[in-house]
Formats: sequence, C-alpha cells, structure tokens
Amino acid sequence: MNLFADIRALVVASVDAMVTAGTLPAGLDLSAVSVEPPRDPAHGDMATNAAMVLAKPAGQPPRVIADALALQLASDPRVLRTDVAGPGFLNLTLAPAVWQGLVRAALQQGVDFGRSAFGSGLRVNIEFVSANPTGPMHVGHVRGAVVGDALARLLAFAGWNVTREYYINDGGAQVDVLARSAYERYREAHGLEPEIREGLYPGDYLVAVGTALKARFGDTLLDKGEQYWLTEIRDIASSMMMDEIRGDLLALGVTMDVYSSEKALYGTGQIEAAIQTLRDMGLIYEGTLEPPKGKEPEDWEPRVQTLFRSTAHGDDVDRPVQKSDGSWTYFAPDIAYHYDKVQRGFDALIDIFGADHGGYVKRMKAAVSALSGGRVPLDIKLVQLVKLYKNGEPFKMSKRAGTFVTLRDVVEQAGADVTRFMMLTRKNDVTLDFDFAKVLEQSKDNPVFYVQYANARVNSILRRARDAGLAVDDATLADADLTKLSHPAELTLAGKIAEWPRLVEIAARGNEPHRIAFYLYELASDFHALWNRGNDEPSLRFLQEGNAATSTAKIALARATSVVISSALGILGVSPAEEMR
RNA sequence: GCACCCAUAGCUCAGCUGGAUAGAGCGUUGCCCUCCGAAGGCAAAGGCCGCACGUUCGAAUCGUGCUGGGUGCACCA
Repeated sequence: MNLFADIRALVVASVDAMVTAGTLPAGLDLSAVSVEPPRDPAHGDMATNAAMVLAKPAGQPPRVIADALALQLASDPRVLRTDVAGPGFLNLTLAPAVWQGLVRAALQQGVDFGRSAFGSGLRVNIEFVSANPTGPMHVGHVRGAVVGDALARLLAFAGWNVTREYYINDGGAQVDVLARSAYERYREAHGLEPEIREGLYPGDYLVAVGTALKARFGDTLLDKGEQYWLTEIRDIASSMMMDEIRGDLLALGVTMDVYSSEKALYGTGQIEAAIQTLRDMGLIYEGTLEPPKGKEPEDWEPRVQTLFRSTAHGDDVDRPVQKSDGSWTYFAPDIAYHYDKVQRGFDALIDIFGADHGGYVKRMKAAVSALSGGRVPLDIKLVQLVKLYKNGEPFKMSKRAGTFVTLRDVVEQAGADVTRFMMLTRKNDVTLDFDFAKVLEQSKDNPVFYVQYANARVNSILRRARDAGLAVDDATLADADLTKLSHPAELTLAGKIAEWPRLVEIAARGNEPHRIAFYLYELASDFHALWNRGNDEPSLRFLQEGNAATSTAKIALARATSVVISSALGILGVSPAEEMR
C-alpha cells in the first residue's frame, strides 16, 4: 500500500539478486538504503541512495554499483526509466500505471487509504490538557488540546491503540483557593458583598457555583470558619469546573478516554508505593540540594529533603519528592501517576505540556525511565504560546479583571474547524500567531479555506457529472480506465496522493501532526493548479463533454483527491466542507 | 550561572530517521483574466540556512564552542 515501501523492497530485492549473482559481496547491511521522492521532480519519481551507501562496504565505486543496480531494476514493469546522477543517486521514473494504480487504491479503500500498521497495535497513552479544575479553559489551553487530540487521531490511524487521558490537578493548594473563591460567591448568593481578596479567583464563572452552593446548603455555612466547609466546597467546585472543562473540550471536538485525579492518589498508598519502588532501586535518599547558581532565592537556606536521584537517568540535578516538612512535593504524585500509567501496561507514553513546563521534562523522563526499567519511552511535547491578533493588532486580555479570553471565546469567534486547523499549522515547539480576522478570510491566503475549497470543487465536479448522467460512485470510478490519466499535471497530483500513506508514517513516527496540515496544503495546491490549467487547456478539465470514459478517469482522480483530503482533515478533526458558502 | 526551545528569502514559516541546484505563502515586479472552471492565473527577482570549527563520500539537518531571542530554574502547582 505504501508505494515508497514497495519500491524500497524492490531495490533491496535487486541488491540481493546482485549478491546472488556475485556482483556484490554477501553480508551487506541494507538498513541505510532509502527510497525517497527526489527534491527536484525533474530527477524522476523516486531516488535511492543504495549505491552510495553500499559503495564502501562493497568496495566498489558508487556509480559502478548504481549502473548495475539500474540494469537490475529496469526489468521490473513498474520502472519506466532509470538514470544515475550526481555522486551515485539512482533515479527512477515509474510507469504511469503505478500512479494510476494508486488512484484506484484510494478509491477502493476510501477513508482507510493510508491507514497503517506502523504502530502494530501497541498501546500508547497520550496525556494532554490536564488544566487545573479551577475555571473554564482559556486560550492557552487550546493549542495543547488540539495538538493532543490530533496526535491521538494520527496515531490511531497509524496503527496504535490510543488512550487519551486528562490528569486532573485537584490535589494541590490551587483547589483550596478555588474553594475559598467559591465560598465568597456563595456569600454573594445570599446578598452579601463577596470579599474577593488578592490571590483568589475573581472570574464570574464562579457565580453559578455560589448559586449551586446556596441551593445545596442554604445558609448553613454562612459565617462558619473554613474548617467547616473547605473540603466539601472544594470537591463540589472542582467537580463543577471539570464539567465546565469537559464542555469546553467538547466544543472543540475533543473527548477524553480517561480522567485521572491527582487527589485520588493521596491516601491510597500509591504515592508511597511508587517512591518505595524507587527507593528499592537506590534512587531515593535524604540530602540537601545546592542553591541554584546565579539566581539565588532570597530566602534560601539549606534543607534536608527526600530526593530522587534523577541524575542517574539523565537529569541535571536530583529532585525533591518531599518538602522539608515531610509532605509530598507536586513531583511525588506525578511520579505515582506515571508509574500507574506504566503499570497499566502502556507501551509508550506521551505528555503534551505547555512551554512553561519545559523545566519539568528531564525529571519526568527520568522517573519513567527508572520506574519502567527503560522499557517504556516517554515523549514529551512542549507546546509553545499562541499569540492572539485581530487585524494585525495584538489582542489584549486581562487576567486581573477576570475577563480573560476563554476557549469558548475562540471557538465562538473562529469556529472549531478553523481553530483546530490553524493550531496545527506550526510545529509544536514554535510560537503561533492566531489572527481572528485572517483565519476567517475566504481567500487563498487562508489555508483552511484553501483546502476546504479544493474539496468543495471536487464535490462540484461530482454534482455536475451526475447532472450530465455519469455514474460517479466510488466503485464505478475505481473501475475507470485510468490509463487516460497521462498528462504530467495529472500524474503530479496522483503522485501527491501516493505520498499520503508514507506521510502518515512519517508524521506518526515523529509524533508530528502538523505535517498533516502542510501536506493538505500541498495536496490542495496541486489540485487547484490542475483545475486552473483547465482554464487554458480544455483537455485538462475534469469533465470532458461527450467523452464519458475520459471524464470518468479524470473524475476518479478528483475524487481520490477528496478522499485523501477528507481522511487527512479527519485526522486534524476538521470537517471537510461539502461546498463553500 | 545552569537546563530546555528557537534562529532558513524583506515578512510568516516548511524542510520527511544526513542527500543532488534549500522550498511555500505573503510582499515586490512583470504579464494575463473583466466571453465565471477567475471568491483569480502565470512568471520573475529575492538565500554565507545566526557564526566558527568538527564528523561524513555528502551537513540547514549530527557533534562541540560561541552570538542573539524566549521559557524555566530548592521548600510552588
């Protein structure tokens, strides 16, 4: 199914044949042999570095090997032409039938075209968002949510067994703050003036919590010290916030498979067990850390703490798991949580963090490395900031006033589809500009529009073909005489379609969903280019009046394009837009 | 002081486990379109891939050291 893999297999088989024939010595390492599309299409459809890679171990000049390999490869019907270039590149031009076959495959397999067994059904856990349950999701969470969700869809498409997970940070001081903030709103619900002191959450989203508390407790908690209500209100408020967050995620098209609670780790012995496991490995000790150099905190004093020897697993300094008063640091439940994920049997873990958690990466990897005996890889993706603009002007938000831009605001302004696509037009470790005005523009400058417009054009073709009495269901199109697709512009588009399965694997291998967005843009671009050429060259139009066979072949190409567009957009979680309005 | 991320065309960014003459969009310039398959099209100009060494047949890509920008740095979460 993956053309590039097929051709690579052909190259490897050809090398083997040469070994058998005695042209090449036995025992060559072929792992470095690659088959890729050449950067310059003029060089052909495929290029292999086999001759250059094998030159040294085989003790022969690369061009000699290349010439012999070319001869061998030329006997395969898929190979139309071979030529040796540069330092020993072997360029292959494939027979049109190869591309035509790919178009057929796309039509036959539909949304499964490009689906891969790359992940071999292994279980991967992707933890993302994990926002504190202290309020609705704000704009800073959007990107992480989209990247995590798209990555989940991508890996599932690439053959992984994916679990999406949200870690609820409900065990720390911030949920106490939430409870106190909610208590003031509870007083407000009774007509009292709320005292939103410095450090409390001022957002009016807590008004509803106050109302709910009043309905539940009446006036029984008024004028009581927090020892009477803190725990209960904390649980109620954070649970209500989680409902809010679930709704926010849904508005963005994101659903989670598992919600794990930090609080639930306390009192169960899980933290103790995780730390004990590390202790048994000799990785826990009592000690004092050096103060950070250069920027020493004012209130620094040496303290004896329980430390995790993370330096044994690649970290720069050892990290405290217990505070000087003996309580756990935030790191401790995080260790327990990741240990839990390891014990649940995942073969790989992925965390999506905000960029401000960069300092946390090494210690987390160290913990997972230690607790899994190095068996479970943890990949941590740091997602950089999104800068909001409106017509080129920075979009201000004020946290202090409690009127910050929420995820809902973004989705309501731009729509979930546009938001999701735009969030994936940069790799995760680069900051991203998001302009509310530009993302809604209906022009070529807007990639979302550009891609959806291509899909809409295909649907327009299909509609008009049906009106003209042609059968254009996928089964009929797959049976079309595709040898009629021979123009270079058509084969270019077919070639781009052929890249899809390979692209899925590349993107999945690097956990890089943004590659899908860029591929979509290129695919749309090739399609639009072909469409536009139809303006000057009527023979390139998809509908050829009075020639059903040719029309059907061309429509098959268009439809194959839209099959891949739909599939790729599906991985991004974006709907494909049947027509433009 | 240390760690992590970034540095590619005037601007915003791609660049696929190291490959050939480094790509796209915007902007600029020129031509075409106003007989709707044009919510535009074609083409051109534009680069010491931050700098310097190193590894390699071969480096934007890998290593080391710099420069500049961002983020984070015990007892917070």
